[in-house]
Amino acid sequence: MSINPRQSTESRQAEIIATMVRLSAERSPAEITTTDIAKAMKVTQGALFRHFATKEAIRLAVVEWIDEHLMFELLAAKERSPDALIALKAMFMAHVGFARAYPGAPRLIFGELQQAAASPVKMRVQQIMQRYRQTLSQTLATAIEAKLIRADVDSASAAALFLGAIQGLIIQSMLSGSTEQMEQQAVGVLDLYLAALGVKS
Amino acid sequence: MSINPRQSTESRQAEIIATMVRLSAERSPAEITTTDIAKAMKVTQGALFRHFATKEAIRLAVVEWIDEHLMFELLAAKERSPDALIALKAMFMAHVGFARAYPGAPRLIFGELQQAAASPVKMRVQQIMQRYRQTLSQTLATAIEAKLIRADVDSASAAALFLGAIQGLIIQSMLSGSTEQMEQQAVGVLDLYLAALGVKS
DNA sequence: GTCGCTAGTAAGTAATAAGTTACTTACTAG
DNA sequence: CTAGTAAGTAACTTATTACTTACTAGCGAC
Repeated sequence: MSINPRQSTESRQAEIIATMVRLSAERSPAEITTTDIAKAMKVTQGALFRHFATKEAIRLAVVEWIDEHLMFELLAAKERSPDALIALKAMFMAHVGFARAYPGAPRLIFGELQQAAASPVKMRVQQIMQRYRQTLSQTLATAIEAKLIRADVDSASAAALFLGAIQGLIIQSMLSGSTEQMEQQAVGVLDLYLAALGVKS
Repeated sequence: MSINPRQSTESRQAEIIATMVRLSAERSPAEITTTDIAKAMKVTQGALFRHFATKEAIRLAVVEWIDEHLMFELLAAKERSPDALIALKAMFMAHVGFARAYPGAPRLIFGELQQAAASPVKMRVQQIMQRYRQTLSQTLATAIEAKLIRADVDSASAAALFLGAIQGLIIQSMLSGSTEQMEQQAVGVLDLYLAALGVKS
C-alpha cells in the first residue's frame, strides 16, 4: 500500500543518478543537496546512503553515467558515417543533441572541473576529455589521409577548436537558459569549423 | 601597533574583490566562504560586512571588476590595431592573456553562469557576453568590408566560434590545472580560426 | 585636545549541510 | 512459518554557513 515500494540498490542507484542529472538541468549542481535528491525521489534523505556511501560517490557515478552515454552516442555517430569527414559532422551534432537531451550533463561536467584538487571525480572528467580528444585527432588524421580536409591542419588544434565550438554553444545556452536555439546555431558554427579544415560548403 | 591598520571602505572593497579573484584561481569560487576571504586578508569575518552588505554584493562587484578590466584590455588591443583583422587577432590573444593573468576570473564567470535564476549577478554576466559578441560582430563586419576575410562569413557564427575557441582553451587549462600551455595552444587555435574566416596563413 | 564617525573585533545566531543511528518493514530461502 | 537480509524511516549529530550585534579603537574636523 506504500506509494514508493522497496527497490533494489541497483535500480535506486540508477534513479539517483537520473535524478541528479535531471535536477542539474535547472539548478547549479553544486547546490543540489542529498535532501533535494531524496525529495525528488519521494524517499527520505537517509535512504540515499543505503545505495551510495558518500555524496562524492554519487557525483562520481553521475560522471561515469555521462561518460558512458555520451561516448555511446559519439561512437554510434562515427560508425554510421561512410567517411571521416561525415563522421566529424555527425559527432558534432550528436554531442550537441546529447547536451540538448540532457542539459544537466554539461552543467555537471563544468561543475566538476571547477574543483581544485585531483579528486577521483575530476580525474575521471580529465580522462573523458583526453579520450575524446584522441578520438577526434584520429578521425582528423583519417580525414587528412583521405584528402577530405586540408593536409596541413594541426590535428591537436583542430580537436581543441572542435571541443571549444561545442562548449561555446553550451555556455551560450546556459546563459540564455534554453537549449532551443542551440541546434541551429550549431549548424552555423559547424559550417565555419569545416571551413577552417578547408572544406568547401 | 595593529598589524592590519584601518582602511577606507573603498580600498577594502578593492581588496576583497582582488582576494576573491586570487582565491578563485585555485579553488572552486562557489565554495570560497566569507571566512576564507577574511582570513586571506588577515581580518575577521564580520569585518567584510562593513564593506559589502551581502555575499551576493561581493560576487556582483567581482563580476563588474572582471567586466571593466577585460573590456579595457580588449578595447586597448582593438585600438592599437591598424585594421580589423589584426584587431581580431589582438583581441583573441588579449583575452587569453587576461585569463592567464587572472586565472580566477574565468572560473568566477563559469560559476556564475551555472546559477539558475535571473539574479543580478547572472544578468550582468549575460550583459558582458552580449556586448562582447556585439563588438566581435562589428569587428568582423568591418573586416568583411575591408575584404580582409571571406565575404560570406556569418558574423554571428564567427563571433560564437571566437568565444568558444577561447572558452575551450580556458576549460582545457582548468582541467590540466595550469595556464602554461594555454598561450601556445592559443596560437594554433587562432590560426585555425582565421582559416575559417578565409585568411591564409 | 576631544568629539563623532567609522573600521574593526569577538562572540554570537539561525539555517542548513552531510552523514549516522536505532528501529521498522518487506521479501526470500530453507 | 520463520529467520536472515536488505531497504526504508525519522530523528539525531556535528560542522559550517552567511549574517548580526554589542562593544572598542583609531582617524579627521573643529
